[in-house]
Amino acid sequence: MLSERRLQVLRAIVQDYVGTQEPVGSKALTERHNLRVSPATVRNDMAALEEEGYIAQPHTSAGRVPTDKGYRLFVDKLADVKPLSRAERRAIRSFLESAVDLDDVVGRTVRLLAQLTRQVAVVQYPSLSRSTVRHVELLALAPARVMLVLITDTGRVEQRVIDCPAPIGEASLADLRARLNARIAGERFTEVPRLVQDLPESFDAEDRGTVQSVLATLLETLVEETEERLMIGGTANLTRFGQDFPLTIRPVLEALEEQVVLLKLLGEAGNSEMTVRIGRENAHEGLTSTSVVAVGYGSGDEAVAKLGVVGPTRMDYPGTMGAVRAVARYVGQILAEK
Amino acid sequence: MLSERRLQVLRAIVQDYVGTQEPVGSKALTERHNLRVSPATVRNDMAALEEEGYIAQPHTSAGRVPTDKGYRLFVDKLADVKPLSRAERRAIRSFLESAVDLDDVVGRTVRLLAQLTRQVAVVQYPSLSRSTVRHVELLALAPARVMLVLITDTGRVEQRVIDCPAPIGEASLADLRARLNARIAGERFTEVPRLVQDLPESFDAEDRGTVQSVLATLLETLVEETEERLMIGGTANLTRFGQDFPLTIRPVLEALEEQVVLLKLLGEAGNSEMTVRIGRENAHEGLTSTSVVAVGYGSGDEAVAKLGVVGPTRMDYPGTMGAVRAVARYVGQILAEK
DNA sequence: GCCGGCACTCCCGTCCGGTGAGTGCCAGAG
DNA sequence: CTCTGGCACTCACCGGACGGGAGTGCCGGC
Repeated sequence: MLSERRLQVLRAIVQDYVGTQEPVGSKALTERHNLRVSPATVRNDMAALEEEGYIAQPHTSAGRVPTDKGYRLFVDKLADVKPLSRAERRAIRSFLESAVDLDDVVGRTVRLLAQLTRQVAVVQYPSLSRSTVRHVELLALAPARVMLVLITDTGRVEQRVIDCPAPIGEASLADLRARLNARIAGERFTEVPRLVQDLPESFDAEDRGTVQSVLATLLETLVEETEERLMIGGTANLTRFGQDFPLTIRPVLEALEEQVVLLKLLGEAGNSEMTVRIGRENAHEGLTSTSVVAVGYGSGDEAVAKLGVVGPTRMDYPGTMGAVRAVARYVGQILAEK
Repeated sequence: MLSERRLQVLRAIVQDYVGTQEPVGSKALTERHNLRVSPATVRNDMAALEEEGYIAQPHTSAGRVPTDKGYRLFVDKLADVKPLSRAERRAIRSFLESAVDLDDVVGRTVRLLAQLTRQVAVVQYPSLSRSTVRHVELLALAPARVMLVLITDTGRVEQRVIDCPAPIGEASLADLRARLNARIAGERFTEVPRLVQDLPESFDAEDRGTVQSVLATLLETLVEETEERLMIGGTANLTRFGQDFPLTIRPVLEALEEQVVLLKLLGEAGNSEMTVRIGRENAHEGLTSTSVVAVGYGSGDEAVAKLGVVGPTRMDYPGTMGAVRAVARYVGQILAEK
């Protein structure tokens, strides 16, 4: 087990390295943090920390740099989430409050998070899987063509055009619309399949095929859209990444364009607990030199989606975590008010 | 006026420089292109071209590099748009054909364009201003709360929640919905204000306020959404930009995140004519070292939106222009079929 | 267990000198 | 007037040499 002072040394190393981006040596450490011991002692501690794999030297006779394991320990044991200032919180709130619709909320959240953390922000659209149906609308576009519009309680709208096997009359369509809404409005998505199961039976034989098509499309939409969309922003902050550019940045940009990768990344994050994935802890190849800080947010008690930031492993964890947590909270509040 | 051979020399310089990214000298030129004259002659021509401002030397005793003006001339006079191969065209078509909805079409277009050109692709969502109303739907969420859903002929859906000044009954709402659709379904957006102008008068006094709210929101949606959304992709290709990284790439990434900037950029492009903006021809500060190739696309005869790519001024203009043109055409076709 | 001192390691910036690609200019041939 | 070969010149670039400096490990004393 590491002594208290060694942990302090590790903490100091992380803090300095995050600040300067340069390997930190024993002398500089004792000067900047009042550790009350001499550089020589710190050197011994550093040797021990290196032995344990918490820090490393880029090359002999250079300062030390934290390893992924070092950051891990720092995040788990040594760092407190840094709360935002009152002014910042107020700014967040008022910025988010002036959003006009869901797209705007998400867009603003992304920009906010990117600006606060000066890193790349990723925000998932509120999920359909947890949410409920507010309304289903059916419109006849042509005799045998129907448009299905699904509206969720989070304010999201999905639409699909359906080619029907047979023409359907206005009356039957209105009937279907009414019955459908009576059954599933206000219900969870997961409940929908069960609730509409026997619906076709109550229709005339001639309309039954069409009803089945509509229901099939509805269920498909629910499933398909459970895989969410997301918005990213602040990619310009990647330029602050490091010096050896193309090599570092390229795979990150590529990963960021792969929605699937990002969704998986966010999916692995905890809902109420903030999750920090450091360097190689990230499964994806291109993100092994980044850390991801993510958390769920939601309107009310339950998390409906995730948001987070992607940045270099050498990031200001307390600050980033503070910003992510605060933004998640406020977005949740805003959504709940809508 | 420049002699024919000098133009050929300029063309050769552009081609070589685009290929190698290195200043091109007189000897290399005569070797790679059979100009049938000696390096010395070429040198004289290059001196003339430099005099006229078409090419420049990064420093004395280095090869020449085209200037913005040089690229301009190249694009205007010396280059033919390079058509895509049959196989490429088929691939484009089948890739776009399997899109399921509008979002998917735009998403696929962006990916396609980014991949074909190996640059950053920008695609604007089909505009509402040129398009027509397919259907307006009104849903009572609560006694004094109505949701407005607007569906366009391009398959786009916009929704707004309206807080009404007074409760409105189901019947009145259905009435309003019916009359509204009767008047504006199939009409151009620009016509809508005129068409709904006198609608409130035909309602009872108690509902009139609500009707006015609804109409106001509808018109607002039309105006607001005329400023379009867009999708970008292929940002990872920015890493192939050059060597002096952070400096070059940062402003570009920033510009790409500013929807306003991009929209303005695309807005300046011609509708049916492909537009190429080279280097400093771009008004925006951050894009002075990039070129933008853009063109309108549309379902049928009229362009409803723009698409294009952003890349270094040193880009393969014929190839890029070919890809942009081809993609725009096919997207137009796909949209027309929907 | 802590500390001062010391020798050692290497990165990094700087300063050459050589090399080579490229240029401008000139004089001569077509 | 245009093209061409020749020639001197200019720099960017590369590699090696070199010193300074920050950092380390280790040792012996408190």
